[in-house]
Amino acid sequence: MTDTSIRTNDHRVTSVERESTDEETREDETVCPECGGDLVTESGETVCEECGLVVDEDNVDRGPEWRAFDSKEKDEKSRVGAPTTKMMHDEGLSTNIGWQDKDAYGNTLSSRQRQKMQRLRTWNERFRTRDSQERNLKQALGEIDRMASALGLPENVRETASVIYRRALEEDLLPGRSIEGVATSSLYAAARQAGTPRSIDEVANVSRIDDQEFKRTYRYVVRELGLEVKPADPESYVGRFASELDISDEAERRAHELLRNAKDEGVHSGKSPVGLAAAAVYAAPLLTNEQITQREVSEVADISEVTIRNRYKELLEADGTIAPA
DNA sequence: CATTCGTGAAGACGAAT
DNA sequence: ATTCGATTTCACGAATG
Repeated sequence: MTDTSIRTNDHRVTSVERESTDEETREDETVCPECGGDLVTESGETVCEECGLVVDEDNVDRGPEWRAFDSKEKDEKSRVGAPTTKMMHDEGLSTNIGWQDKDAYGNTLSSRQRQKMQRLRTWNERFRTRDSQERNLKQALGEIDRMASALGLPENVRETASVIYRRALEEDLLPGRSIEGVATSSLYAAARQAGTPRSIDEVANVSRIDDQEFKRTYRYVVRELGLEVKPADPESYVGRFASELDISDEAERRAHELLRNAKDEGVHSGKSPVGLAAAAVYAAPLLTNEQITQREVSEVADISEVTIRNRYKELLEADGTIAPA
């Protein structure tokens, strides 16, 4: 966009105070059927110079007119406003002012007008960056809300997440990262800080970005913001797994015990907390003579059976109590 | 037959040159 | 940016009930 007009998102182009106002706009020279005045074609309309009669509006609104098949499409294809694009940080909704000191027709501007344009550019830039940040924030918060409810996370977690996101925004962490990624990371971090963690996989599933980018962005955000996120406590997963598997309260209690003992023995170090929790949820029912398979647990915890095997043996060992002989 | 258990190769992650 | 060590996962087969 190196042309020199002030261009708004749709197709109207407003020329900036031309110095010479005659001649060259008149292309389709005919006579007005109404008053006999000269006709001028401009911006797709043929208008009578005398009486203002619009003779031909051929080009008006070549904007989108498609059928929308669902509400998402409706948003994208609506005729109100131009289609937005994800390619630009503000989705193409802001105003751009060209850098050359020419008007819309390529004529050079007078020095007074050059100064005027300069001021316009300055202010436009200020507004553009400010409200692009706000738009950014708005979108991110919407995403956080969506994901939080998909994950069944309480209100306070969402608030923490938005605080984290705001900080990321202030620290200029966004350039080069996707909004979605940072939003997802904020939510994940918030959930852990609030003691209601969700696993990486769970979060990634409701997010629009893939695992790998999510993890990368998350590490980046944590490092840059110096967030203190302690390793998740395996016990915080137990309740959820237990209820999904319908195991007895007694068994659930044993699972917590197993994890506490394991913690004292320092069995975890670099082990996946989810894995530990899954192992405990598998091991506990065995101690209370309940029927449960490794496969069931691995399904709900999203942990491989192998890992459950390895962990639950360690758990029983650390516990000192002996497995069912 | 289903479930559990063990193994080795392969991938992913964090830390450190 | 690469390399290393530990962990997890996958695929398989064997043992157990």
